[in-house]
Amino acid sequence: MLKKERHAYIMHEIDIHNKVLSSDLSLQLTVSEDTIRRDLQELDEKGILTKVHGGALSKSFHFTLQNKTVFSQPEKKIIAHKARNLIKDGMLVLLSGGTTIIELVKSLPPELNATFITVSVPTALELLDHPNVEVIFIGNKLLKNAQMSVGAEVVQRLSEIKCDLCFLGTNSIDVENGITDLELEVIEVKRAMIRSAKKVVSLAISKKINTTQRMLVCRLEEVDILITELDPAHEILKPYHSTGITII
Amino acid sequence: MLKKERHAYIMHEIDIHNKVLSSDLSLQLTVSEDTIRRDLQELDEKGILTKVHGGALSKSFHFTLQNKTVFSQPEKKIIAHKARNLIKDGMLVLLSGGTTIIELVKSLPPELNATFITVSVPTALELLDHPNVEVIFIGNKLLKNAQMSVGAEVVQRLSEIKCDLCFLGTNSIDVENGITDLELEVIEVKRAMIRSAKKVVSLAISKKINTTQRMLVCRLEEVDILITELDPAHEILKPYHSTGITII
DNA sequence: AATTTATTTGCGTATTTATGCAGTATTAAA
DNA sequence: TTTAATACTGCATAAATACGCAAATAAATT
Repeated sequence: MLKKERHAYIMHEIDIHNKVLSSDLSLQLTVSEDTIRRDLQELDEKGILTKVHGGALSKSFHFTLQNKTVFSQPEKKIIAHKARNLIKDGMLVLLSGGTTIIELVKSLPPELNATFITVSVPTALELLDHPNVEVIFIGNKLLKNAQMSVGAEVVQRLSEIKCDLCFLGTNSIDVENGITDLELEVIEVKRAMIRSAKKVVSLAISKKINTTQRMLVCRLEEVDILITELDPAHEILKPYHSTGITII
Repeated sequence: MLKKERHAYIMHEIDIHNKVLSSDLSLQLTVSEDTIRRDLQELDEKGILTKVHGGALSKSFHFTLQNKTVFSQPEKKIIAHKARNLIKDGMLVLLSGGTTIIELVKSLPPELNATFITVSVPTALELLDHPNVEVIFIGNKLLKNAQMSVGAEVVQRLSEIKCDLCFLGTNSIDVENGITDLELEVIEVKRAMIRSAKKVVSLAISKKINTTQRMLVCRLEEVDILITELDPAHEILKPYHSTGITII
């Protein structure tokens, strides 16, 4: 087997599993671990995977580690500032959870006089700090990880509402696959949120652009506005323009 | 599992819960606590989390810890410890808001397997940190000061429930006037909570004993158990014994 | 085709890294 | 204060890696 073939095989494995072990590959490809190590080193130098002790990880995996851990992200502040201009006095606004949304809430002007609906406990808590806004929490069973209400009851409630705006903190967005997420229960609620809003706004830091997770929240066509910390004319956003979405 | 994978997992947990325990991680990842400690140390050196005794905290939500530690007065700890013994596995427990209740939640043993219903946002958030409890939030319009749901909707919901226990954080309690409070909207909800519980437990630090506020929540007869930080035989509590209430 | 040249691979060995364990010290809670 | 949980130290072990070198393979040249 040629080196290039091995490399292709390794990258394929990385794409599927997000990681490879040198020992596994050595067996699967019947070459010595030394060879594998050298392969991984080359692929790392090419920048298409991340070599670690014992094997290698997908770059996208590596991103998970970095992006989620960065302290007080300035990107999120930028997004928040762009987003808050969409909110006007008297509006009924639906908010999801997530740190970007929290940042948005923090950046709301104190004199703003609007009503917010949310299913996220931390978002609600943050909203309560604002003197002039009304806060409505749609409750039910709370999901531990996501710290938000989930379940049929929530979906039902949401269906009885028609909001002006819905802001979605977005984990993964992609031209092809739309907005995707991991947990079914969260997705059910997010979909209900989208249905009950006149305009849907996706907030996504650029690292989440062109990433995909297991399960579909909605197609891009269902999103009206996409907000990132980048200039709307940025290279990476070009494919999104053609979908008819407004990019801020 | 590769070290980086562990690190990613840990950071993911941190993002979700704002804190991790070494002991939990050790079990979840099936490595020794030593390894976890070394992991946390590395991540701390990277500056992406804060290592503390027993685990680690998120950098971004560091203030959460401050709040949590600052507010915990020793009296409330004592009350919390007395109260938690009333809660058994499988129970359905109703919780109000307030720092004493928060303290109770914090002192719950991690292995406790019960369902909690609350209308208080901070209480809900605290409950979400417990691995084995189910949390149900009864939502509606949120009241700013009290950080809890209020309104007819909440009262209606509560009326559909029958809980084993109801813990009330108490602002004022008095032999003559019973439990009293300030805000009408809060009182409406508290009354509904009392109605839907088999046993009502009032948690009150001794400063609040023999004080009265404007509006009645309930008469003493409706309360089954009173918990203070004092010895039940304490002088100040004597008049309460004759009302038939159990004092712990 | 034969030979040279360059590249790739495997192996032995020394080194580094990762992890767990035991004993002791320290810290936080009861 | 006492007790239990957690942290630190040093050490042992196993796995992973780096390195040099020689054999094997591929590519290029004559």
